Amino acid sequence: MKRTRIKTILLSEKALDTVLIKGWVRTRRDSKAFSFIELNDGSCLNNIQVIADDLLKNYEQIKKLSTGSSVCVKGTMHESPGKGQKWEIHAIKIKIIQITPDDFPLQKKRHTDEFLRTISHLRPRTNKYGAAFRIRSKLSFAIHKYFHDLGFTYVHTPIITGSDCEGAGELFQVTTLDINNPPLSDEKSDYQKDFFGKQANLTVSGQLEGELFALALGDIYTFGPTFRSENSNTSRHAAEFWMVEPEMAFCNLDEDMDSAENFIKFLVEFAIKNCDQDLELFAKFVDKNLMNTLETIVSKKFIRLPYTEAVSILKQSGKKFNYDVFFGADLQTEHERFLAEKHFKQPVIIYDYPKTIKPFYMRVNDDEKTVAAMDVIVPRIGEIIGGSQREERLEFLTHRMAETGISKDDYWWYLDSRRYGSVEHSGFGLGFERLIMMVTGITNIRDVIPFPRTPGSIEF
RNA sequence: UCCCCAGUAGCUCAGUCGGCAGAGCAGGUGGCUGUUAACCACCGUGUCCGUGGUUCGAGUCCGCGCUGGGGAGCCA
Repeated sequence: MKRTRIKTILLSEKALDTVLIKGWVRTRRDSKAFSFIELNDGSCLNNIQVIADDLLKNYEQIKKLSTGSSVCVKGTMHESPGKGQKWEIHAIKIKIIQITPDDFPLQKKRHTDEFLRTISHLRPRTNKYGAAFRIRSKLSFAIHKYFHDLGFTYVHTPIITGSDCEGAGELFQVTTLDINNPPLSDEKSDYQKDFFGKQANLTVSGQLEGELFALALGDIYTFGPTFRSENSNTSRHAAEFWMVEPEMAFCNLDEDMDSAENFIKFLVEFAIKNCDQDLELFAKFVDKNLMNTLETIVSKKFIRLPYTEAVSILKQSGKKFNYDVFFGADLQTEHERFLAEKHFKQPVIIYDYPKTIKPFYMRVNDDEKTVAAMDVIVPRIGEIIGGSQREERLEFLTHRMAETGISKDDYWWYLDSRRYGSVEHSGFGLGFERLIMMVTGITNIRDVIPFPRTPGSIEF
């Protein structure tokens, strides 16, 4: 007999025939002549209540079922006379797969996120983390659905790269050389003897390769892991995280901002429609204001704010900031939070940044002072998307590379794309974990990724 | 990397002025009960993060270190 998922049972309109369910015991309560077992199999947030009668031949063993134990139950489905659930299972036979000893760290009470992080291998068995990771999965699917329905092509850009990609962050080196005894050339490691014949790193962004494919297939996106070895110790940074990077040919900054806004709105709406139960948990226990925030994101048009106007709003706010605001200064977290959380109280897209604070590939505007860059700032999370129209003019691009000290020789292939049929194009990057944080209200990035990698921490 | 805070039972935390180490939950035993964070009674639980110092005496005060958290920088 095939097992039925608990989700299927809980959602069914009428009682199914005899069912077989398998799962883990969340809690057990004994009554006079029977025992209530709350069983969860991860298919949904809710447990199913199993009634185990003392006539079952292994009832003495059943009474020893502790939180975390695994069982297989054959039983019949009945409307529950008790409060709190529609259906329950009257067990005909309970096969105990394994009884969990009492040192099982998860108890039927609330644990702190910090403690659960030390047992990342077990935390998906809790309500909150089960819900978070089901939402993560749903939103991954939503990303593919969004782009697929719009006719985008999914591109797998390389994980291992040979170029210090745009200096977007500190790099993890990939090597097969013996670090204790590397082959030397002029007293330095001889990378010609390394696996690829030159120094290699984990990718910090698939953008440059993504551009090459956009300039062939039109609209493309990447969705994969990204690695940065920055010594960042914050609730918003991880050394390994997932990023979505669409890239669109024949697309200018305005259209880029439109697609970023539509994209976020679609994802949030998708979560509201498809993660109702799991989302409810977060609205109830994690962030009481969550549904309001999400509704605002879906319904209100994002504010579009040129950088220079952002600067004057901040100057005129009369608020004292730790960092000075002036044209040419990068906006600090406190500035972004003020704009999104206090001033506008909704998502804001800031665009046309000074070129001095942005990378070489962003398109220089006619004023020659700013570039066609845009950041989407959302309340509580801060920057969730960073994007730009790309510099498609070869002379401007090579000029900017020289200015910012990027080697033309290393990027000959990137420059080729501006030499042969160059067209205007744009794209952006969305931090997937930050999206999950925004949608769930979870405040630490370590709690939205199954096994977080941060400085000094790579257990599991 | 910088600033701030914390580390005490399996978990969450209290511990006053430096003077015998505490509670709730979890666990065990018994009872009661179509229960649902079940309930009631009883029982056990310690490298007080490590290290050096001050002191008659340190969980408590001081130095150094480790780990965790919050904030900042860097960014997604």
